[in-house]
Amino acid sequence: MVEQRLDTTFQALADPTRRGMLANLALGEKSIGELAEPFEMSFAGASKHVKVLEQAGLIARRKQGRTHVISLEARPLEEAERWLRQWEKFWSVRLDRLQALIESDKEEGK
Amino acid sequence: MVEQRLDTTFQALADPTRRGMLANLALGEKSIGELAEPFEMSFAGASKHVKVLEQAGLIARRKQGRTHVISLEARPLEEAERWLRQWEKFWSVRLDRLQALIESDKEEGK
DNA sequence: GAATCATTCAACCTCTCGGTTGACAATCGC
DNA sequence: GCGATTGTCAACCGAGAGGTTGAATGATTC
Repeated sequence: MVEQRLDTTFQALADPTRRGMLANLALGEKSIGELAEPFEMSFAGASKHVKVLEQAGLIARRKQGRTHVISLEARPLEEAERWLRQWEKFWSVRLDRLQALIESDKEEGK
Repeated sequence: MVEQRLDTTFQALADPTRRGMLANLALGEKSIGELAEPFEMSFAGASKHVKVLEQAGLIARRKQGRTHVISLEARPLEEAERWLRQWEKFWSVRLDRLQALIESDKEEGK
């Protein structure tokens, strides 16, 4: 269950255009057109990216007249971060070991 | 630069088989065959996944006789986590707002 | 009601992905 | 040296990604 959510979340985050859109949305709500503009991309192209983000639950869409207003929905990111944080202890141990190595080299150098 | 690294890192993490392999490697070094086994997958298939992880810098490979010994190299994960952590304040605000909403509902219920 | 604007949909293209199979290369045990 | 083991490589396959274009839909404006 959670596994599959991670699939779609990480998949959505793997594209720089989509990460850019998220960054843009962090500054406030945007229309599809506004999201497309910085990337010199067709409307339809942007629309597809937005759909991917939507299906990953990373954004919410609200229709306002003829424009769609997109807003950030960061909750799934939290899940991804929790997953990544599992590894924190692992890599911190690694860095400690590296540090120790450096120290012992210094000792030898004396 | 960092952007492209995030691409390959997130891309590598988007596949459950590869996340499984990483989890397995957290328990200790493994050969390609040992990594393939839980997934009932051909050697060649596993070999490809390992290659993806290797190019993302998430693992290291050491040849020992005819077997390749794979070990975890978690550093790029740290970068991804840092990226995700940017959003932390954003979703925590959201949750606060939700909490506030719940509280105000309680008040009304009185 | 016609023209315009914001967006989606459908069709298409090219590339990449995840997987397989079969042939090859290196190493090990005997 | 021979056969088994461990792995890679190349070729292929079907499905999906990321992009385009052109037509269709639904408000908005005049």
